[in-house]
Amino acid sequence: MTPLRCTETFFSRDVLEVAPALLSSCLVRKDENGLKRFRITEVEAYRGKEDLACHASRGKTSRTRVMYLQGGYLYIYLIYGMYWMMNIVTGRKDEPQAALIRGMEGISGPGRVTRHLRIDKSFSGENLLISDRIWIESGSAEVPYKTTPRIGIDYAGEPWKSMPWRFLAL
DNA sequence: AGCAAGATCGGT
DNA sequence: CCGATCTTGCTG
Repeated sequence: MTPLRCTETFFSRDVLEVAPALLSSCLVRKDENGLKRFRITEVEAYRGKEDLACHASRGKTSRTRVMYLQGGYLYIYLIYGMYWMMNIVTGRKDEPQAALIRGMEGISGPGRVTRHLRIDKSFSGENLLISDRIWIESGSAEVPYKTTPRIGIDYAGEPWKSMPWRFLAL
């Protein structure tokens, strides 16, 4: 079966459905050096304005504007002055959610993922349904996974810092 | 206009 | 464990 680019139907579901589905998907990056596919191995879900770990909990700003779009766009931001974080927007319009890509085959850590793929601010708002430089391809089979609390968000307090919204392929 | 904080990483 | 490094969002 040939790999197929994920469509709006895939991304517009709730982030808690899309996050594990991403673990059986591939991230495809095309640049002047050619096309490469990476199996996604680790993802975290950030879910709506209620979720105090989600940037949308502080309302819509110029940075988080893209998270309010329907699923299928990239939300990219800089953290600690030097690392780009790559998120896949999920859910319906005005339902701000995103899945942070924390690891791919052979690469662990969200900062390392974007450094390896050469992803920066210019990718924020990129439409994964039509982009010719980055997209997601669905996998054939479901992949077994485990969940843990999310990393680096203790400031969000309970219950958010304990929600098992980090998904790791086994 | 100034400032504090941050979904991390690499070196001690 | 700590420093790097700079955008963002909030305050004044």
